[in-house]
Amino acid sequence: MSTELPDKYDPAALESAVTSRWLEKRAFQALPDDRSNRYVVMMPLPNVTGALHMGHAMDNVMQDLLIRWHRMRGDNTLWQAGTDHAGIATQAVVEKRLKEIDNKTRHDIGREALVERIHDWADQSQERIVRQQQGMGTSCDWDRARFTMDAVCARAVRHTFFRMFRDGLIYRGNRLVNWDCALQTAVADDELYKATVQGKFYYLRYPLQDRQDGEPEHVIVATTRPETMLGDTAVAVHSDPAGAMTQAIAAQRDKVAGASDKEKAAAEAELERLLERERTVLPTLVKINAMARGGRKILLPLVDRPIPIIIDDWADPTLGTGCVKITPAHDPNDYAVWQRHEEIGTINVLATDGTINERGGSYRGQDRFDARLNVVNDLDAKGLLEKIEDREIEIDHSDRSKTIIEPYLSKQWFVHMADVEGGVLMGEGTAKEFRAAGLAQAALDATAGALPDLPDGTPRSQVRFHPDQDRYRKMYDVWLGEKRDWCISRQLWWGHRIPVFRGEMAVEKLLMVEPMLGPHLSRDDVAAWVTLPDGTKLRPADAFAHLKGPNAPTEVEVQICFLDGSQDDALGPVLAGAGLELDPDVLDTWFSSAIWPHSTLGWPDPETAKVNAGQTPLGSKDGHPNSLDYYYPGSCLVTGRDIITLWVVRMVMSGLYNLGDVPFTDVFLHATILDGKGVRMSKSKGNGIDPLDIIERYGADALRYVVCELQTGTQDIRLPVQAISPFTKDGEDERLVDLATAKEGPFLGTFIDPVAKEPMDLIGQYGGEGITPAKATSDRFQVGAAFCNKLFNAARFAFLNLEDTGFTTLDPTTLALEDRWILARLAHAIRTVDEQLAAYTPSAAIAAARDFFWNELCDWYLEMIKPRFRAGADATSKAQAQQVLAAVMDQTLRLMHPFVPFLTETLWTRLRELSPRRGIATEFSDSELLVHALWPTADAGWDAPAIEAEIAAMQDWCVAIREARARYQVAPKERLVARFQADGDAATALHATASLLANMSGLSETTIAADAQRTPDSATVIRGAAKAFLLGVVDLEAEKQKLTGEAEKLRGRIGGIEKKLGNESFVSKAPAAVVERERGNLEKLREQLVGVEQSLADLG
RNA sequence: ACGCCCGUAGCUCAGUUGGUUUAGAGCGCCUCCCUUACAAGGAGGAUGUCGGGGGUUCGAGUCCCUCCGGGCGUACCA
Repeated sequence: MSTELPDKYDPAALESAVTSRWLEKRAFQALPDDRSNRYVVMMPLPNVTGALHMGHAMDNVMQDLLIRWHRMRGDNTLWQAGTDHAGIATQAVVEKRLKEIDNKTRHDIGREALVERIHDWADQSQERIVRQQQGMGTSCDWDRARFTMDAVCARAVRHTFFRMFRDGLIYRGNRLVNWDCALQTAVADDELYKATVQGKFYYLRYPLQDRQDGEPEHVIVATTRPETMLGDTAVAVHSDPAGAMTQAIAAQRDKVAGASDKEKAAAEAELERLLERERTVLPTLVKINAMARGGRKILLPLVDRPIPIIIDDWADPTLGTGCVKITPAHDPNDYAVWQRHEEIGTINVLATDGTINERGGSYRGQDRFDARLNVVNDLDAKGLLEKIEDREIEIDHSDRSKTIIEPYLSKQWFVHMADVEGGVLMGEGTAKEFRAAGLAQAALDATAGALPDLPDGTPRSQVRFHPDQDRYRKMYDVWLGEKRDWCISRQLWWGHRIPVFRGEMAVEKLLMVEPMLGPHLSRDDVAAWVTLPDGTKLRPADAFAHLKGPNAPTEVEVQICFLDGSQDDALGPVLAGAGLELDPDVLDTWFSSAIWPHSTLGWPDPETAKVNAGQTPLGSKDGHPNSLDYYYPGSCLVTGRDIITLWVVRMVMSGLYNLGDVPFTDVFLHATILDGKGVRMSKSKGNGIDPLDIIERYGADALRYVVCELQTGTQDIRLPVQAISPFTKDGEDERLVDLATAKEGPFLGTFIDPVAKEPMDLIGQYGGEGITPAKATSDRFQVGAAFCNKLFNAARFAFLNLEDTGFTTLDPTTLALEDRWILARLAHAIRTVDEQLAAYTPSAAIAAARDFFWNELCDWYLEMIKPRFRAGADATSKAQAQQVLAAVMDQTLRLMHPFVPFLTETLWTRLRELSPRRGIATEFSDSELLVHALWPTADAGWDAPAIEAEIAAMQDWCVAIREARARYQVAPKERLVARFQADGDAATALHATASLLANMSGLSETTIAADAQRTPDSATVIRGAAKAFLLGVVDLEAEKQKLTGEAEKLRGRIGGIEKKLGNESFVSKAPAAVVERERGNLEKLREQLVGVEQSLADLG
């Protein structure tokens, strides 16, 4: 293949060629070997809901940066690729399409057909995701790509479930969950978002049952969801309304006293309100309290159900009406009340689709919002509606269906997070086995460094966060510290089915089947629980004993889980005969992604892991360990802040549980990408960008360069987005519309083109509404393209001069000044890049690489050596320049590779052809592909501080001379005669660098002497005690003005320091070194001022 | 309501444990230059009461308090 570089930088052509080479050569393949240094990154698996966006690009590039860096450092590097089935999100998307395209629901086509459709969708998404990732240069091992629903992952899911179930950590319970009425499933807290809706606050009158004299006619309660009254099981009042009121008033008085001027009015108003309540509401509450103690009841209207008035301090006398309706099945707080007063019971009045169920009497079948209106109207008709107030309500919505979430009491599966009596055995059966207080506690211990030492006495790994350990660990700890049980069941069809056969069984029947069932239940690979009506959970043996005893109940719940999935089919019919059915629900997606760091490596048994055809086997091979032993635990998880609670926590927990060790030791949290308005970027909002659009426009390297540059630390990043206007006419220039300032259009994700005054659709969803689609871009990426262009051209220049460059051993100290200088600067750059990557600050790393390359290599070194490549130049000098240039290019390409891999890989091929052997004192190692080349190390022999200082001084002169040239408008081509007035070190340095300086600042002739004189037409350039006179350029007045200005500045600075040094406290209290430095500065400035004044005097 | 983060040049961001006089970078802007690698380039230049106020200190963009503005998280909302 021709590796000759084209004239112009063309990222598209070059990148696709490089991608093909990498893939053909399986350049990213990871195989266990003898190396003990490993680097393992588990990609936070993108879900198959749709395409990747800018946030993924950030995540991918950050991982690739670390991966390529470590790979080049010689680590055995694994980057695990794959995708997540994302149960609810994917099913929601496919169901939505089903509805839109075929106008069918999932129930119309059935479970099997729906799952098949989702599989198709997932396949398409995966393909697109892989294309996007490969387009970005993502260097993960494609031969190990996994999917959370594939055979390898599925087996691990089952094993994990089985173990937790067997250990009693997974249980089925009747709990209040977040219910999505549209998708008809429980959803996690993480899948909710708050939205403010305009709602109403209804005050309802509940009549008393058998009202007695002196009692109020009604108990008034308030609610925003009146239809839930159908499920009320009590009304609560505070245990001591008067006391609570008095206390609240006292507290408010304190607040008023301590309030700032601004808060005062509000505080006083609140106090006034409380006092008013004390007069008007409290007496009633006191009465109701007494009635509650007397066991009086309410007759719940519409359903005519007597419900008790109970005493519970959840009812706050200062709020609402002071009394609270209690609906345990539909409100978290009421649920808590029920747990304190179990006798009141629960009544669930909602069906799974959000309509009122049979317990709602005549409202049955009505949607909850219709029922709300009807309930209110009916109450009103009966005179039971006190009043209605308008109120803004912040309410949970499902992120998946965008509908209002209902708190819903239902039977769900949970993972027990809190501590367990006797502890939890972690890493059972491994060499790292230990006992933890509970699952959540184990994960907390992992970040606290509080896990017990390994059996051999070495400390167990600890999880650390970067780049801000304290901040992120706190987020992790706070979330985990609640130890809230994790609801893992979803009423979906897409996902891992919960592998439990269960059912209510008559004890009589259970005992009858015992002879047949018993032997199975005692097997190691079968876990079973029998739950008594009082909630006691017993293992089969204990259960049978108990059920044969005197106090046996008549009915129990039986749950059975097989470790081996094939047993489901084998024994399913038998169990069905006994009345046990496989649970219809599926597991929360996070259950499978939580074990991703070890499921992908073949856990529980890599030797038998069923990978797909053509994939890397996970078992041991050629005497090398299996993938799990070799690659677990991993190194670093790279992700965004919001994932800490979703993933990091669960991965740590399940890694510890299954393997007794953390899945990774480091967590790198990168920034969130925001749009120009500071809003989190997402494709669904229309403020997002598809990485492939950027790649098409600017190239993948440009994308990567900018993304690295954006990652500065913990700071989120604003990336202003522009729409490419679809309304430009042929021949007209492309027009970009800034979306931060553009007016929004009629729908979410549409914007008005300010010139055409037409709406554009940035999310491609409003074709039906006739809105023109538009692509998004960001001109921030131009910077990256410019950088790549510069690198390309610098390499082109180098390559023009590197034909047949050889290698001979060179002593760096004997090289030309500029050669020694660039090597010294290179060593410095390598060290800085390394340090910054280690510190997880890519922007600082890339800035160091860029500064070296652009500001030193291009701006100075390449210019300085040009004369040595011209015809007639000294042959040895030329050869050395070539060898040094080749060596510097070699190291620079390596150093840049993790940032801009495509371009550097391309240039590397050409460099190797032109100069097959490269190095300075010793020859560098070589590698066909740059991906596999060794990372550069800063050679201490290249350091040359004295030379760096000399060149820095030369550059300082050069800039000053250029500035004078610019000021006097000397044409670039005009060479000037310069006389330097200098002695001592300044003169020595000038002598050493004179030819370089002449070359770089356009001097035809330089003389250096202590008594050099200016000519009347000279411009004067002053550096410290030395001066340069540039002959024949000056405008006397301008020169005077410039020198006067300079003198003024100097006097100002001198004055400042004199003042500082004149301050007795500064001199006595500041560190001696600081004072000394100031004195030195003062000395230098005074010297300089004398020089300037002298020059002014010379001008006359 | 509480907790965390942020507010530095027109824009996007650096600024390490307080200490080099006059606070940096990139983009944008102004002047000049198509110099044989690169106009996606080169040379030079301008631009900030570091959100406001107060305090600690010899010294504050950096530490403390307070207010204002923005983001995120958690809770509450009968």
